[in-house]
Amino acid sequence: MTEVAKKAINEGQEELRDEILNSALNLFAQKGYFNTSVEDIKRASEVSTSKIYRYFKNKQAIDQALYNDLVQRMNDSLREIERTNNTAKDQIYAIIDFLFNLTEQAPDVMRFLLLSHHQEIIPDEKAKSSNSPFSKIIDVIDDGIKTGEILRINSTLVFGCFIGMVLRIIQLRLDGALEKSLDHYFHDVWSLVWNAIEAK
Amino acid sequence: MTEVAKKAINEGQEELRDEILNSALNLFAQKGYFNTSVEDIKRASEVSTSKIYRYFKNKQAIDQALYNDLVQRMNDSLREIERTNNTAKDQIYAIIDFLFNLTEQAPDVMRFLLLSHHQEIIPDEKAKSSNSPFSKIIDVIDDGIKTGEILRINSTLVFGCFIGMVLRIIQLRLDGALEKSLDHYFHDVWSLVWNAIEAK
DNA sequence: GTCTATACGCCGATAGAC
DNA sequence: GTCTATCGGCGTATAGAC
Repeated sequence: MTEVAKKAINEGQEELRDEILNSALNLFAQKGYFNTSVEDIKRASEVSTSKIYRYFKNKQAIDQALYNDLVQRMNDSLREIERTNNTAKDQIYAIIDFLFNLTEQAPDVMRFLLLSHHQEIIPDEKAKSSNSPFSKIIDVIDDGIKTGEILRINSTLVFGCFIGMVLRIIQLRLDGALEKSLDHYFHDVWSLVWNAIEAK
Repeated sequence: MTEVAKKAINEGQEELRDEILNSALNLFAQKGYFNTSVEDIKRASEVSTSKIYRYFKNKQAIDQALYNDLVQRMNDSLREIERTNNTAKDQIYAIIDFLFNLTEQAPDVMRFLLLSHHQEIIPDEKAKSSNSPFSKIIDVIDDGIKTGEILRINSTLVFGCFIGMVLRIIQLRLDGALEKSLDHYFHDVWSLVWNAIEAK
């Protein structure tokens, strides 16, 4: 078999896996993990049961793969933001911008990440917020404290306040409590956030 | 039957109901709604299946009753705080204090309220954040904006930032990311919050 | 009114044909 | 490798005895 043919097959398989994950993402985000049956995923993805179980050991594994993939992508994006912005102020600005855009572009991704029942769904895994999708942000805070840009307070506390504000706004948007798209609120949220944590 | 006897029976029934709800609260908070069976509730509450189904139409009704009761109590407490404090600053201070204390005194109550899958669990009910346990707080914010104590910004936004900060800190505490009890962090959180929303 | 035993449906997972 | 039919188990809810 040629390399090209192999690659084509791998791509086909990857594609299938992605279709499963994509359908699962939408369903989990909309109806929740426990209200979604494998049958639902089969219908939505148009992938047969047997193929689904070929790619994933069980339903839990689908959730886990989805979660891991998204955390991975989130970490990559955050790392990139950290790399391309020098000051903590710029980094935090860029993070809010990124998360707001993601919410508008891919609301189901945000919904899925926010639910994060992943303790409930995967009882073995510890619920530690440390492997949360957003834990990378604490590095940004830490650095900002070191350079004197951010208030010299327990960094977990500052992190919590920052991410709490941003995610709650996102939640309100996803729930329909904020009618305009998030970029309309960006300026105000940014000033609230920076007011809170900036070193005076 | 005397009034006294009637009352005794009612109290007995109330007590039973409370035991069911209390056990359900702990289980839902610890393992989640979907990982808790009615059998679990029976064992934990030591109330027979038939009695459970006498008090509640089904499992969902238990969750709903629990949620409604707690929202009710939360609203009462918030109203009381609003009544006994004059300025928005004092009110918000008291709210944080109250929520932090509740978290330490009754962590499962907070856990239950924070999970609030209640959209997922009760698909009929709309997910509107408006009937959230904390929606009463928006009145406090509104008043504070009117009196000029709080930044003149979209009150939903200010509300979101405020409650987002506080609840995320509570979450971190419940997840074990903050090791000391919340009153150790009160002062810092308070200054972060007030920095954010105070009219300059 | 209260108990226990059980019916019933649903869903995750697999067996067995092709 | 893929499909479909089906199994086994669990968990909600109830029926029927007392």
